[in-house]
Amino acid sequence: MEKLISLIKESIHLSSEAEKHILSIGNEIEVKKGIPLISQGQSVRKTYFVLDGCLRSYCVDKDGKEHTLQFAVKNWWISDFIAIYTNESASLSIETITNSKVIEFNAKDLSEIMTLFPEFESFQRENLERHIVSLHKRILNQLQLSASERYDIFLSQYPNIEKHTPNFHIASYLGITQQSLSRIRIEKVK
Amino acid sequence: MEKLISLIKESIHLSSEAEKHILSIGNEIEVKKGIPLISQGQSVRKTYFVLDGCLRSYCVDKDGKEHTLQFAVKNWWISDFIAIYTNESASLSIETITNSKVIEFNAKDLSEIMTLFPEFESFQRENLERHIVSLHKRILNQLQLSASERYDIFLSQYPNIEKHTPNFHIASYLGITQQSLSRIRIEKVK
DNA sequence: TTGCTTTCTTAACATATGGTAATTTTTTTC
DNA sequence: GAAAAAAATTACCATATGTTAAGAAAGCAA
Repeated sequence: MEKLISLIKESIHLSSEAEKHILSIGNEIEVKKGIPLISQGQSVRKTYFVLDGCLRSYCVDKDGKEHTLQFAVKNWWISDFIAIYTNESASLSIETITNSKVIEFNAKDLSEIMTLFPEFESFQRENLERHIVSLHKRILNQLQLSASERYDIFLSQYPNIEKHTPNFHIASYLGITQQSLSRIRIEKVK
Repeated sequence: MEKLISLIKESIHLSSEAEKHILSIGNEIEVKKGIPLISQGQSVRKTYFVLDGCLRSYCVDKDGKEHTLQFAVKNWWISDFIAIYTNESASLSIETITNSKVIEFNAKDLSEIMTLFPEFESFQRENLERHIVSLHKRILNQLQLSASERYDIFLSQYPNIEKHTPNFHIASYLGITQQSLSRIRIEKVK
């Protein structure tokens, strides 16, 4: 939990009451590989901060195919932000890909922080802005790059992730089938 | 400009000093169709609020192909948010698609508002959250839908926009060629 | 280790979309 | 309104990626 506190301190001044408050609303938990934390359709409102390990958020379409929206590794936040920001029920599922250690927050507690300790606004704003930048870049990549080029960028953005993450999850993030990814990987070796 | 003020007032209480300040940093301008406002590579830092008309942001890839990241119509904000939030030079271009009326802001002035009038933080946070939701939805659409389905959604999200917007811009937003979009449109008629 | 399950690869074929280029239609300009 | 420019359509062929199915490899559990 100290990890998160120190991350916040890099961005804003944190009073000791504010720090105490965060510690009181965050719940540090260890989760084994392959455990669902949020399931599509539910109305749970949790947000997770990753201390260790790897999680992903994904949706399942009408044909039962999975599409990975986000991978989260150390020091990243993950949740169903569509559900949280629109107050709808979960359109995504979230699960651990490896054994992980996360801090679990109620999204409501997190947004109340901003009322209780307004200095958090600018910390949160930085997070949201970074998030938007990464989403814009991902969309631009999807528009202009081939699957093979997107895979290269994926590998550079998430070094080491492929050691623990099944290829079919990576494929579902890139927007291709695992068979296509397999072909691409073989091409690279040559 | 009153339009923007009343929009802000829907979200937060706006003191008269704050209102005066906004009026002083915003510059209402009319721009004819097809005029570039920001060009890829430049270091200009403007953000536009659309009062009337339609604009788009796009990038040009190494083969000279254009890829539309965003369309902005009445009451939307548009800029090169990658450049603004990362302090890099513009990776996007922005141009008017129709004759438009916009309010031009220096991005720096906009972010200073938050320091001068902290009540703006929550207004801005709502904007950023909505933005993230729409980007997440767009990525999910791109991952799981066919070009034809994405076109249907586009038409429902931007009703009337196709009256003024060339199809090849819509195609470049959907991630397909204008020839493919033409085929899709013909299929629909049947 | 052995067997079971999951993941990855491979192959043959199908399909959506891209590339090029010519033609038609629409819009703009004078 | 006529000429010029821009956009949309159409056609033919190319290619990337999808589909289905089978087998190989790797990971997990007893």
